[in-house]
Amino acid sequence: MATMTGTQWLDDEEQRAWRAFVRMQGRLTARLNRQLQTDSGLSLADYEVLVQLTDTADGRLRPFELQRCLHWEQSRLSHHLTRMQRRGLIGREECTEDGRGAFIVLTDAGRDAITAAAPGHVDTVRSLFLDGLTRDQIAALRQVSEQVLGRLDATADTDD
Amino acid sequence: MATMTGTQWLDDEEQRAWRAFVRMQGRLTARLNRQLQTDSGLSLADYEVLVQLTDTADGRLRPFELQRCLHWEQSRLSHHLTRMQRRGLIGREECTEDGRGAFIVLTDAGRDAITAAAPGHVDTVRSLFLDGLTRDQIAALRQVSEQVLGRLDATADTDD
DNA sequence: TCGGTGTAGATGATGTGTCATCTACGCATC
DNA sequence: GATGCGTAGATGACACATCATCTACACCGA
Repeated sequence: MATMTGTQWLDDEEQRAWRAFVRMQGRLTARLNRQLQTDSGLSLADYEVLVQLTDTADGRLRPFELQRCLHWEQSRLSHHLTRMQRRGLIGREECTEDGRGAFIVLTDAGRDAITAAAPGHVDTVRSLFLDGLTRDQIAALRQVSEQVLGRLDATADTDD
Repeated sequence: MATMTGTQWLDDEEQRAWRAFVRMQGRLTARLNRQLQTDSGLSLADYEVLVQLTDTADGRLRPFELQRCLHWEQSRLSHHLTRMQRRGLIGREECTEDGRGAFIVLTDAGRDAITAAAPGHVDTVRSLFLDGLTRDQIAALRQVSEQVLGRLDATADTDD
């Protein structure tokens, strides 16, 4: 990523946009995290794992499937699942089709936890984020996000 | 934040926009972090601290000033500065005007580190983010970010 | 059936973020 | 000048993220 020809620095508008975005993003996720943590004892990461499991018909997923849809590092996922299992939010079951793997299953406690957490979380997303934006702004944001996601996919080496 | 009257769930467009934004944001910062780390041995957090110090005339700031402009938790800042000092990126000097405080000063090593890191970082911000967007999209993003920042400020209790 | 390569997943070390708590100084008021 | 409150900052414990590495099984071709 080194520039032989000299880096093109950000102009004023780019600078302002980029810095506003970075700060907004960081503070927003910090707030969402705090709300979830204090009101439900879940982290944003826990929440996302539970959402994926809830969206699956039988509440069972292979870790590598979770990895693909969350785009997490494998090791992060593994550690996180260990912690979630220790807290009783998920369980592990043997996978008979593939001796290497396992199934991650949503426990009753896990289902209860996300059911309890969801309303407050969605309310917070609305009040801190969506409620301040027009439909057009929301549509524009989606387009920007998807374009950037496309670039991230296009330039992904191995990971991510 | 609990809803007595029932939560208004996200409609399809809101859902798509929000999820795209969250995923984009997480993956983007992960990539930026990795680029900085592998190419310069700095984290994004290190980089931001160093930027603030570099933008100051004498390269000296009180911790609480850093806290105000970074919007970090006090404890996070304190721990981070300790680690950065251990690595020689910053130093601490006594503050004669206020016996409680200290000055954080940019060391030569710190200045070298950010000077070396900046071009690659800016290139990455461009290639993963700005280059994929039109001027209009960048302007729209800035407006959205600033509006949300306003909401975050308006609803901040103590912290953040 | 043996060896090689690829894939699923776990683990230990280390850096990072948050919470609760603690110390010490500044400052006002009695 | 003692009391009390507010602010500046550090610290220990713990959850989280990343990297390097390791095990075990799958699968394929000789």
